[in-house]
Amino acid sequence: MDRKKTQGQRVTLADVAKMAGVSKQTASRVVNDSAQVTEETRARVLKCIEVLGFRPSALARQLNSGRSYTLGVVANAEIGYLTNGAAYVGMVRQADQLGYALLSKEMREFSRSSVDIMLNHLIERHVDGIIWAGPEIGDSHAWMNDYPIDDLPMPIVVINAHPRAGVDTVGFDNFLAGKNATRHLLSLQRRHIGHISGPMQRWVSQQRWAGWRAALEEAGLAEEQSCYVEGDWEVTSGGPSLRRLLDVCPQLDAVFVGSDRMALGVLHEAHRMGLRVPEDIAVMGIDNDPQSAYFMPPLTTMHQNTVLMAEVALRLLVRRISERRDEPYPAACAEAEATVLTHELIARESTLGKSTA
Amino acid sequence: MDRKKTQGQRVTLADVAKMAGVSKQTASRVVNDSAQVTEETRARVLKCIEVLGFRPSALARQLNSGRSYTLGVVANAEIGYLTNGAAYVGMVRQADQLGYALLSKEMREFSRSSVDIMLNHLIERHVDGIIWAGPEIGDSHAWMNDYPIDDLPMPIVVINAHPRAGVDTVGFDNFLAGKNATRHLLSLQRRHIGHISGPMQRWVSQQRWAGWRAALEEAGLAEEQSCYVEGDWEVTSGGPSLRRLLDVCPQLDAVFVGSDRMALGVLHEAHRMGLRVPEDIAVMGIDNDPQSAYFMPPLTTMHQNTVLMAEVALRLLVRRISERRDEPYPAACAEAEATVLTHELIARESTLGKSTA
DNA sequence: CTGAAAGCGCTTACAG
DNA sequence: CTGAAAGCGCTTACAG
Repeated sequence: MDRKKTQGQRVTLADVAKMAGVSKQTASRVVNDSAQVTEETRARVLKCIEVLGFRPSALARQLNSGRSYTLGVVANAEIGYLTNGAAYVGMVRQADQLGYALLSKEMREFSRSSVDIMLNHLIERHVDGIIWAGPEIGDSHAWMNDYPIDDLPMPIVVINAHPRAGVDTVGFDNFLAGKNATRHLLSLQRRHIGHISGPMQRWVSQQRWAGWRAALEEAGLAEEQSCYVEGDWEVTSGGPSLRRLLDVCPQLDAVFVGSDRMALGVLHEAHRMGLRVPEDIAVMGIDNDPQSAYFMPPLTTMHQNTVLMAEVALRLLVRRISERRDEPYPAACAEAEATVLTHELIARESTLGKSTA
Repeated sequence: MDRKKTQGQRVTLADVAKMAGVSKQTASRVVNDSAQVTEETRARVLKCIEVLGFRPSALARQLNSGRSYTLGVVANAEIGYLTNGAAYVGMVRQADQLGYALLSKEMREFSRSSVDIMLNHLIERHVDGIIWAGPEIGDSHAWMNDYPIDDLPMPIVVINAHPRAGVDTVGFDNFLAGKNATRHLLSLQRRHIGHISGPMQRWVSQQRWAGWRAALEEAGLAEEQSCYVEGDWEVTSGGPSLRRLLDVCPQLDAVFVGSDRMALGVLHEAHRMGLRVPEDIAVMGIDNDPQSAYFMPPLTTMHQNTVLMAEVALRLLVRRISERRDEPYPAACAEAEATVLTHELIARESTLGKSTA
């Protein structure tokens, strides 16, 4: 199939045209399946394309069409972000289905100048749209409030961040997730329910924490709101956090942990301390990692479908792209916008005990 | 800073030139920090760039230079591939440092035509180089044997695959990893050492399996080579695999499990069956997931630094790109090529018992 | 059905 | 130090 070019020189449309004895745009028409070509000419051109091993240059094409069919993804690539990169997989897959490629960029710092650099990068590369998937840490997303986002040459969709006027966001209601998690523990007659949060500069952590507080308040247990320590979302911080929590709150009989990974550390430490789960202390996490069902005991947790979130965000973005250009968007993108996705309680032995195993 | 263009029209170099009253290539010189410009002119042009909010088009630039500063990554984005996507993070990061962006593509099928489609995609998009990170499944990589890889317009580096003549590969010696894992169990006086492999169409699984067999043979225990079942690398297959293994091999006193995830399933099932780990059965995995240290008991495993693998592969690729163009390559890429990376035994309670805890 | 012209936004020689 | 010309590889109107 592929004919080698001695010099690694690119085979161009002009080469094909010359060989086929037609003009460039006739060749172009064949490449683009335009109807206006004799079957005979078409066949000849196709033959030349094959013989020469011609591949159209997306670059040149993009330069004319003003469209790159590339989406930029800005992420803070911390290990384990968005549940083991599953969300990223969802994006790649959905992008592929919609005919787009993904350009990955990492951001490690969130100053205004870093944001500018990142946006410039993506604009220079003519991405058709942007998925902003960096976690909201401190005021990392503050620039969106005053930056003229609408003046960007392309639409942008933000993942799992504080909703902002004029910004498309897709994510979960982490407040409600935290609240429902705590309600589950309350429903099991626990009354001293502590919380180990993720890093508190993070919006997601704050939301879950606030949900926990709200549930306690709702149950008339506001005084328990002091049963709280901050972790870092990693498995290593689970054990130490549990110990600190027991210092603060010796009567602890349940704990809502801000991630399944930390919950594993908690289970491990509880075991070492001789605490029985759930008899002495009920433990629940949030994430529903695939492994959580195999912890000892299996972990009760809140499931958030991050893959779906990624797909929804991507479809919304592609839809916005089409809208800006007054083009019809793909049917797949016409689905209702679910900008706030729902979670699901996965109840297992770490709160229910063996009876239901 | 950024001046809005009413129509979303791109600000071009021509706009800047006109406003500054200079020619396009003088403006170009300023943008590219070329020396040959009066300080005065430079200042004027820079002012116009800022006022107009000009951003150079990477597309147009690439079209001339024949260089896109983009690397294609072909992956089979299965969940958990390359330990939680950590390898991908390594690539993004290293690419960024070397001034490249990453274009992600997923491959789910490995027929020759799929390969062609993928390569064409990447060639069309003018990537400067390719990281082939799809797992080697069956004959998924067979095309590399006869395909004129050298005739591709860009270099390619293959990750964790069977070495092939004329192909740059970066990966681990999984045979040796399997062998050393088994040796560890042998050193603990275990004599009935079973193996639960990953999917056997996969080259990596085959290698680890072969390493296990070699170690048994070396110890004069070739008859134990029947103590083997095939898993699928996921946590769900650990328990069922252990049961099947005990059917085949009732005297089992140790098991080398092909992934930490499956090992978790094994620990869970052993616990349910009343088997003590490691007294009744020693368990070891391979991967060294961050969580493995917190399993009950903590899991002995083989560590493979997939992040390093990704970085090494990327640097090698960038080096090859430079070599093809007879350009000096970045200092970072001059490091010795470590195409076969080493693993490390992480010994924990699941084989050693409590004494060392 | 097919082609000559102009242009996408920039850069690389070549002049001055 | 600066500019007019040609070109990267393709496409979009406009003619015929």
